[in-house]
Amino acid sequence: MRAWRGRRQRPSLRSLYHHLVRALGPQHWWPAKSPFEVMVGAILTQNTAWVNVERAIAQLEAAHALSARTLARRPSTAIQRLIRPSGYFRQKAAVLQGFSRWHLKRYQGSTRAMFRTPARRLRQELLGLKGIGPETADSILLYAGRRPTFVIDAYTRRIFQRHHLISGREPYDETQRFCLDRLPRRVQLYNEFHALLVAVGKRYCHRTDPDCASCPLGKFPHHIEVHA
DNA sequence: TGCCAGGCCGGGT
DNA sequence: ACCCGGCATGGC
Repeated sequence: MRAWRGRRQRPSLRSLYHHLVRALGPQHWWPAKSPFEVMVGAILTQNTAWVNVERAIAQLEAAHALSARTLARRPSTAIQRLIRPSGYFRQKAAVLQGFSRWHLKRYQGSTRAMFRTPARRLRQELLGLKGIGPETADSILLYAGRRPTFVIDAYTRRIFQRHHLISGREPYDETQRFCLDRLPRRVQLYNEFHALLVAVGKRYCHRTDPDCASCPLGKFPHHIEVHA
C-alpha cells in the first residue's frame, strides 16, 4: 500500500502513453508511400487540417509532381495551383521548391544519402531552410528518416498542460527534452506517441473545449490514477 | 457564421 | 527573449 494511494496524482508520461494506446489503438503513421512524400506532407500540414493536405498530395501525384526534380523545375504558379487545397499555397510552394532544390544540390536527390548524415547535423540543416521549423524538421527526421526524435506540436503542449505535466509556455526544445528524458529511446515509441497525441487532440482536446468533456482520458483537470 | 487545423517568419518591443 | 500579424483553404 503506497503512501500516496488515493491521492490525485499527475500521470507519468509513460502511463499517459499507455492510456492512449488502450483508448485509441495503433495509428499507423505516417500515411505515405515514400519518405519524400512524408517530407512533402510535413511541410504541407503546417497549421493545416490533414484532409486538405491529402488533396494537395493527390493532385501533386496526379500531375507527376511528387518528386524533388519536378518540384524544383516547374514554375511556382503551377505548384501553387496543385497544392492550393492545403492553404498558404504561395508560401508552401516556395518552401517545397526551396527544400527540393536543397535536397537535389546537397544530397543529389537521394533520401538515403540525406538520412545517412547524423541526425543532429541534419536537423540543423533543415532548420536552416526557409519554412522549416522545429516541428517540421523533427517530423521529417522521425517519420521519413526513422531517427529517434520527439515531435512537439500544439496538441502535445495542450494535452500535457491539461494533465499538469508542463506549464505549456516552455520553448519547443525544452518540451522535447522533457519527453526524451522520460521515455526509452525508441523510434517506434516516439512515432506512436506523437500520432496518438494528435489523434486524441483533434477529437477531444480543442482550444475551445478546455473541459475536454468527452475525452477518454477524463475531464480536465485530469486525474489519471494509473502509475506505470 | 465564426473558429479551427499535425507552424513558421519577420518585425517590433 | 517574447509577442504579434500575416499567411489561406476547407470542415464543422
